[in-house]
Amino acid sequence: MELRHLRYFATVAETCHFGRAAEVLHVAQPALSHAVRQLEQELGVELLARTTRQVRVTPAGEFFLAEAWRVLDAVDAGVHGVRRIADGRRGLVRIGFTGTSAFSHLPHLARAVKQELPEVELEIHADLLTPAQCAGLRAGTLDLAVLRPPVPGDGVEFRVIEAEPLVVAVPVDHRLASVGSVSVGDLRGEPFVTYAGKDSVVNEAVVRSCHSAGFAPRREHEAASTAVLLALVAGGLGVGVVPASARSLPLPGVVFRDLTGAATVRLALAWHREHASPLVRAVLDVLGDVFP
Amino acid sequence: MELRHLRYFATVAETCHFGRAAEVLHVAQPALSHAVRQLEQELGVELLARTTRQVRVTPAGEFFLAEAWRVLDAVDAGVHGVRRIADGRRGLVRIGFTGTSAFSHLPHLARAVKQELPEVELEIHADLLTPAQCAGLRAGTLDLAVLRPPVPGDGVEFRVIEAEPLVVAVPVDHRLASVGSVSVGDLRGEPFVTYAGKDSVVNEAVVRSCHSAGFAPRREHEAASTAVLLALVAGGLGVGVVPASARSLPLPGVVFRDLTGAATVRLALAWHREHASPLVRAVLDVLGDVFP
DNA sequence: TAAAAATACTCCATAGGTATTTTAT
DNA sequence: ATAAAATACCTATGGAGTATTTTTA
Repeated sequence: MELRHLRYFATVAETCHFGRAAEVLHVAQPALSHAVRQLEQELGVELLARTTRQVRVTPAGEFFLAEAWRVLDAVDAGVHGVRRIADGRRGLVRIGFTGTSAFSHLPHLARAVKQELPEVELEIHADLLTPAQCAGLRAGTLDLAVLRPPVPGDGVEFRVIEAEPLVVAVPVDHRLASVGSVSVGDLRGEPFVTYAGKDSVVNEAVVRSCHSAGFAPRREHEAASTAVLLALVAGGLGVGVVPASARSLPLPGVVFRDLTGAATVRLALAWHREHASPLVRAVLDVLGDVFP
Repeated sequence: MELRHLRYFATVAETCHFGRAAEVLHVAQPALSHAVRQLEQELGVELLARTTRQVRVTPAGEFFLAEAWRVLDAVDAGVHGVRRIADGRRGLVRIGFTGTSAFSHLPHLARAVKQELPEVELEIHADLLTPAQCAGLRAGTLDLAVLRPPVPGDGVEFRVIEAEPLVVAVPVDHRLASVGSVSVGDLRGEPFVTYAGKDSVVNEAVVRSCHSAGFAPRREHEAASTAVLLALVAGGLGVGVVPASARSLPLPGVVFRDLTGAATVRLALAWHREHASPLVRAVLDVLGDVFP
């Protein structure tokens, strides 16, 4: 049995007329007679009760007609679906977010994708560090990443979407919580809560800013995520210098202050050249409008 | 696109190996390569990413594989379903019941069919008179009928399944409601509530019984169904002589009494010779065991 | 270098066409 | 008498086979 048999049978059954069905299908009438008879023989069931003057659909034929349409519709759905997947209008995109960027950028990003590519599903991997995200892009477990450049140059490409200033987070009862304006120099001697790992881009910017102000920061505690870092600040274990987007994560006991004289850290949208499917390209196009 | 393409693609995608898939399908390997490529060209989508050393299913291919199985499974289901319909193991059977027989016989009948032919659906048409049922059988709007013979001899065949005595229904406060035993003669002079129409088989039996007892019944009111007839009896408008199976329809205010000297009326299972499909035959076989 | 997919080419099975017959209204 | 399905027969497309080449792990 082939789809041809189903298409032919369905058309004849709908019209109850071999001649007209043949016209619709652009084949000759004997071809139809032959194909339908072939189908009936394979099934061992009479689907159409026909005299030379009229064609009736048998009860079995009625059932099989419904099944035939189910099959033909499923084929159509499959064809359209697979084409939408192939041209990037449908599918699953796994996006990684570094540190605080999930809180500040995910909402706009998700909304834009939902709007422009309603059939695209997003899988969010939040709170990953930049190196882990690069590894994910390379391994193919991530399709896109919001991270902080630079990145190792092995196939990972990126586009800077924002340069955000660093701000300082202090406990509410800290002396800097209420003074007029805070500069990096004011942090001299303070215990610092920093991100874990020495390849943190934010850490590096913090150290660089302090050196410019003429001192080296005292790293007292380390946190693997911004949420934990801020919790330690709230606990009074030190001050934290974090990207401004951390303000999207308000925490009782923590006050954010602008920090004059600090470096800025860039945020970028990254992907892997090899694994950039049409779907990833489509999402990148949409995000190009969100983050011009 | 033909089912062949789906079968071939599905097998290759499952095994990720053209050679082994070819063995499974009992075709040569180049035939597979050709068919899959044909499918991909028609879709305009790469379903399998292949080097000469390994075959991977693309994301689009993954989706289409699922759709292909849906289609192939739907085809299988259609084939099996239509065969079950053709050999009478599945389908819709419309059964008519005359007067009271629905209440007394339908439960056993439905239970037996459900047990032996679980895929057969019953459509019950209750409270039809025998002539209406014969008309239904002839017109093809009924497949089976539980009715009271005789029937006109134009293709309708039947098998007697029961000969039931007539009983008398009287109001609770009636003089006959509590005497030892009631005979037809005791009904002399009583107003009768009868079935409507003059070709009612029960009516005929009642009149015959009264004549044997030496009087003609006084028909005071007529009812189109047993339920209505009994309601009139309950209302004190007269006595009703009905088949014993009417006892399955208890009604407050009505008392049933055995009736000595009355005729019996037969109940039969009827069908039309022309419209007796394998399905109807199968149901008849089952009911042959229920009503031997 | 060897396993496996693609390519080249051939053949015949069969889908589909034309002409004609059969049949029921 | 006629419309419409079935039958008979023919043609040619293309599905599938064999032999060979190409490719990459």
